[in-house]
Amino acid sequence: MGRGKVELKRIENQTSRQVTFSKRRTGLLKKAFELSILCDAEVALLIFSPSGKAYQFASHDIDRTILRYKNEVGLSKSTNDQGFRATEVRRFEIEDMTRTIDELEARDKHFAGEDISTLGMKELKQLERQLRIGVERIRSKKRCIISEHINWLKRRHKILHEENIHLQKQVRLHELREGEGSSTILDSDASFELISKG
Amino acid sequence: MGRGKVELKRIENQTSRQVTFSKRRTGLLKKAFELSILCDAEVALLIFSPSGKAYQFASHDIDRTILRYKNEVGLSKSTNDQGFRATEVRRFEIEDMTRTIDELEARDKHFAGEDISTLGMKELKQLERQLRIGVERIRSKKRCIISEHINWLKRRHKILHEENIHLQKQVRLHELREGEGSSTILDSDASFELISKG
DNA sequence: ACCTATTTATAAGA
DNA sequence: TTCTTATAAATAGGT
Repeated sequence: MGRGKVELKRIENQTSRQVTFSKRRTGLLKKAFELSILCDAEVALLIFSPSGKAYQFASHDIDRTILRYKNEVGLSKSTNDQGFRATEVRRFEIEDMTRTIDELEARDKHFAGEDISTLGMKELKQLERQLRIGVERIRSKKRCIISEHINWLKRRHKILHEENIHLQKQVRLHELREGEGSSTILDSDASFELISKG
Repeated sequence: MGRGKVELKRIENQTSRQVTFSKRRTGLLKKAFELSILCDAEVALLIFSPSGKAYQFASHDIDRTILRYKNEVGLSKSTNDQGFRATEVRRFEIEDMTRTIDELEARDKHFAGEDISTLGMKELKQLERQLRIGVERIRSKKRCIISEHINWLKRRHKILHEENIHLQKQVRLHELREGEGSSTILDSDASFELISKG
């Protein structure tokens, strides 16, 4: 229908193909719509252009129509397979994780000295050794933290002490310079306390 | 297109509607096919007659096309809901388990004194206390096992000792009965030592 | 995007 | 359903 007749084969001219796609797509969607109205039919139409763009028409809810179709053909082929496999994979994943969690929980309990009634002498010795190592590492870490804190306090103390000495010197200088008649004398101990508290 | 023009509304005459459905359905399927060939498009068309009969056309694998559409629209609406929700639930389940495993693994490492560089003094103290409790329980269990073993040995020893005494008596009886002239006397201490070592 | 000659689809009737 | 045919609709090729 048009100026010339077209062969039923892929239109090689890219531009022409694109134009035809656009025109016929519109026509197809329109006819799908008309069919659904005139004849009270349930229609779903999916179109993907070669460039990947999607177009669709659905007289009713498209997913319902698709589901209806799937029921018709009996939930058979590839799409389901994909979903089914994915489900299987997830199921294994979950089983695996459950096992891992059980193992970890058992270990945790053993570490806490719970549920050890089934263990033999050998396992108990091994477990005790591990715990001792853990305790030792933690103690070491604690020592490390305490030592760092002490060092920090020492440094801070040293700085404050030096500041203090410096300030005392300044105070003495002021006293010497100003204190001809005035006899206002700052108490050096008081100033030390002030600074070491700040 | 025909002898008369038709209004775009449901054809009320049942027969006429059925005939039109048949004709237009054929036309629609044909046009869908033509579009897919001429323009190299991916097309899927589902039609259900009012009486429930299904017709379809698909240029490629219909399930693939449907899947492609679902990906396009982003797995959104109602049909999917069933499968989608189930998937969601499983996803949460997996996330949850992953979290649990991570936590347990972290605890395990902490118990082993690994990865404790991020912990503060408070956590370290708490951890050490737990480990000490664990160690104490394990030691207690060990003591228990050893004590049971000792008790078992004691019981066994006692039984053997009693057997020994009995046997000695029998030996003496034989000696008295048979040994008029022979003066071979068994050393009771020596026999006791032999048995308790075995 | 619009135009229009021509092809195609199809309504009505048989 | 199928065939026929008048006519409506779609659209190919051009602008």
